[in-house]
Amino acid sequence: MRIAPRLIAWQRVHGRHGLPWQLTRDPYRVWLSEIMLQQTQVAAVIDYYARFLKKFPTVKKLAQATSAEVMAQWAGLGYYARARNLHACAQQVVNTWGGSFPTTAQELVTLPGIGPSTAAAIAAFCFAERAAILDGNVKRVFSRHAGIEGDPSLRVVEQQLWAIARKQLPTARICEDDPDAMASYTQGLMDLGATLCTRSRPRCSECPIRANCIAHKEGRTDELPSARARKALPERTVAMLIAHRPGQLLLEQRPQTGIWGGLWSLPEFEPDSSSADLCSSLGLNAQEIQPLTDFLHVFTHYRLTIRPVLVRVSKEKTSLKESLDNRPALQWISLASLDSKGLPAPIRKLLLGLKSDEVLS
DNA sequence: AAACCGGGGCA
DNA sequence: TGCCCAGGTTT
Repeated sequence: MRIAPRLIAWQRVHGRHGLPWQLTRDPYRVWLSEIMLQQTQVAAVIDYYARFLKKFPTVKKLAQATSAEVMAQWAGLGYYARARNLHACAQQVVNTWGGSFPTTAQELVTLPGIGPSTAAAIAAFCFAERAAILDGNVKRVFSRHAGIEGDPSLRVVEQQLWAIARKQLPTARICEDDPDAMASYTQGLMDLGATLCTRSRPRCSECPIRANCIAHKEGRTDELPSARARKALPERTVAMLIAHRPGQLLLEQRPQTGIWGGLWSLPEFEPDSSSADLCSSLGLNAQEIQPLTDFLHVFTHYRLTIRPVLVRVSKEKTSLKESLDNRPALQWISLASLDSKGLPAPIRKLLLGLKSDEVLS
């Protein structure tokens, strides 16, 4: 069942109107709004859009600006890589397209920062091209309407959705009769996804295409689109040296950048390397080496297995300095001052366990 | 804290 | 060509 006629009619009555970028068919302005809207909600974009256009009224002005000027206008919007693409795109429009945006999706998609969906949106709004968009909102609309199972980010599923998006375009006949059909249809898809066919609590009772919506018919709007398969977190294993001598523990300050930047932690080493070799390379007089049970910590981006190796070091003063040209951040720390050091939470927890087991003294 | 996101970049 | 992710915000 075709949705285009109902969607077009619905958009004209219930869709969003009067937004600054809807009052023009200037591809520069439409392009700018599409890029900004990729990452930010309409309400936040409005002010940036106005300020940006005031500063850079034409694509030529934007192309001539310095990156610093562009970044300054973009500051606060986030996703700064896209501001760089924006600038590069403007320069490319000036340098290779004579200052006018190309007029087909096929050509638009060759510009930096413009992918298939954005290219189609610009072509549809500005040039009434029968080009299909497929952004996140539209994926949700079609997944539900056509009852498409599977994670929409999967190749096969996405291909199905693109096929549906093309199939549902207003017919050539409709577009001939109504020059605004593509603009209304494209805007309608976006508006439907943004205002009614929302991820949670969709307002199906107001939806113009609910009659043929499979998810609605089967009461499965909260199951479609299928949730992205939770990617198993990458796994890393590190060995950590718990070198102690009476009242003291050997810690190492981490580099300022990266995980636990600047915090004090246990010295790390390769999980498969020999603890005895490591101790001698550090000039530690190891009295006893005892591997402990693995300790798991889950980060946002990966699972870290810590393989602690407990090393009792003899009382006698051992000098770290000579062996430590490559690890200058190593330092003996008194157990009493541990609490005042910035220790990563999992390390603190690990050490606390040892303390309560009276392994450390 | 977890879900989500178009396009770029890279194998 | 196909997959992954950086870099953010929203729920």
